[in-house]
Amino acid sequence: MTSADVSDFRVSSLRSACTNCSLVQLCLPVSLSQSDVALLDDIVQRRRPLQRNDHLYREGDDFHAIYAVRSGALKTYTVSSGGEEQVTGFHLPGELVGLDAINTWRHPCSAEALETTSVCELPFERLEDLASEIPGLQRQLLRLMSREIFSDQEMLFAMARRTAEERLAILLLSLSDRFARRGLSATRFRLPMARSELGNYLGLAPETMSRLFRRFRDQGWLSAEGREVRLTDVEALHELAGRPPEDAAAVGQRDTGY
Amino acid sequence: MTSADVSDFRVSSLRSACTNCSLVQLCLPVSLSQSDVALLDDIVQRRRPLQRNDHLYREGDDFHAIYAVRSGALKTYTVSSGGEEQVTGFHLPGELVGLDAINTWRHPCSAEALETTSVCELPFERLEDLASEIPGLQRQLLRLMSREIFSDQEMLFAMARRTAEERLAILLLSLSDRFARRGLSATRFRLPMARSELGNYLGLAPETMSRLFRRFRDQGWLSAEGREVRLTDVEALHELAGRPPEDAAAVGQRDTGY
DNA sequence: CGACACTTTGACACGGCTCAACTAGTGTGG
DNA sequence: CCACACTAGTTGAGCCGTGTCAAAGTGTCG
Repeated sequence: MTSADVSDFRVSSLRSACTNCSLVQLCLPVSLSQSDVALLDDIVQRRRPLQRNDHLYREGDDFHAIYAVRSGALKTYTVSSGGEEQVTGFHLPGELVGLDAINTWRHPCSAEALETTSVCELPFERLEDLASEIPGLQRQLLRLMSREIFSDQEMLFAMARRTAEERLAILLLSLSDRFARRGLSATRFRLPMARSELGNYLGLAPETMSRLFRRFRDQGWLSAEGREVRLTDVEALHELAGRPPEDAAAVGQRDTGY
Repeated sequence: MTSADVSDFRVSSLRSACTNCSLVQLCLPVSLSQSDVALLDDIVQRRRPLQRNDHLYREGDDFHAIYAVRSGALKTYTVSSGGEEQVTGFHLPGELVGLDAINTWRHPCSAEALETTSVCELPFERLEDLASEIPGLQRQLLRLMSREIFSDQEMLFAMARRTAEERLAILLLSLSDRFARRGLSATRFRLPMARSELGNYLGLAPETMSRLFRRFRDQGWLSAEGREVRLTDVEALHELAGRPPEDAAAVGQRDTGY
């Protein structure tokens, strides 16, 4: 056994082994060579899992790292001056959080675990340094941030112009996509968040959410008990999500981006 | 005259001379040394000015550069499958556009001049290369994208939870800020966009915009004729923008980010 | 001057919010 | 082990803010 082997062994319990992580192609997709990923490995830190309602960071905290969700789920939210909570996003395994803090070096929102959740911590300064050395990594970072911008704008469009029904359809399809990308079922999944949190995110009252779910069930588009959801008519949901209301005759569908 | 001087002179007509541009601290704020800016200079290309309604790029175009607005104003927008236009942003001098295209190497939205507008073109691949060499530039890029993410999320919040009045107040204050940052008046400015475009951006019908402006005028919060606007009670607008409706007693105010 | 796009105003309809009451889980302490 | 509280979800009634439609007014540019 060489000394390199020993050192590798010693460190491996501390680091997250991106090399073996099935999510690496989600959180930092493609384009990194084996050896580049190994370099990344060295700066990634694991943290002990968060329990439900634990915070990964809070609004106003100093920013020093971005995080990749390994398992579980997070929500990010801000609190308005009135104490009212606004959910700004849900984050599933393979997705990054904290990108919005780079600008000010302070987290502009809080991140809270919706269930038992483990994350990888990527210390930002070291990530930056590494990105300077590995062009592919720099590019990935920029791409991911670009994607975030794009999907926020899609969402913005949805909030501005879509009815409650359409918003729910869009969200369900987005979740479906994101589950599928991890190799899970696109039609049966368990929502990690409460109805009221979904509603909050979509800008809808919890009562409206409840009525929507019933309407969707009555239409045969899904069956749901509690957080367990089964999409039974994905096509109909795409219909709803894909086109603005006054446009029911048109063809074509949009992807939710994420 | 040294040969360096000659060369400088020769090139200067082709390049945009970031060094002398009063906007450089806006479009790529601080942290770049004189010599770094000079390197940036070398990759920046000027283009001849766009006339009103000219497109800088169109949805679906191949992406090869991001752009900094030098003068004038742009709007970005997407067209839904029904042919309906959705404005996704307004872009004033010192602001960047095209960041949302990095992910897919295609522009997900169109960019159109609202008035005679000149821009600097920053070829993205060369910018990436340069960013690898100049850590400060890489950091700036990431910061700017982070800021974009943050402000999109703020906007999202606004669309989800704010009334029409509040949205208009937020937008007016945002514009006021952005004009002020360029050294223009924060209280008197000319809107580069039509009312209906403002409304489109805010997710409001043009008729609603019209009624809002009248209401704001009746309240003495502003005076406006055509696109010429004068904010006469900024405090009241902050009141509106800064806190959700049910919260009129609370103190504190939020910044619109941009 | 005429054409055309933008803005304003009014009347009306309706989606989604609010308020309120009830139900179903879920955990807690006596 | 049950009573109680507490939270999340459901359902109904009524209201209000905005969208929609229609039509008239106002620039503005060729």
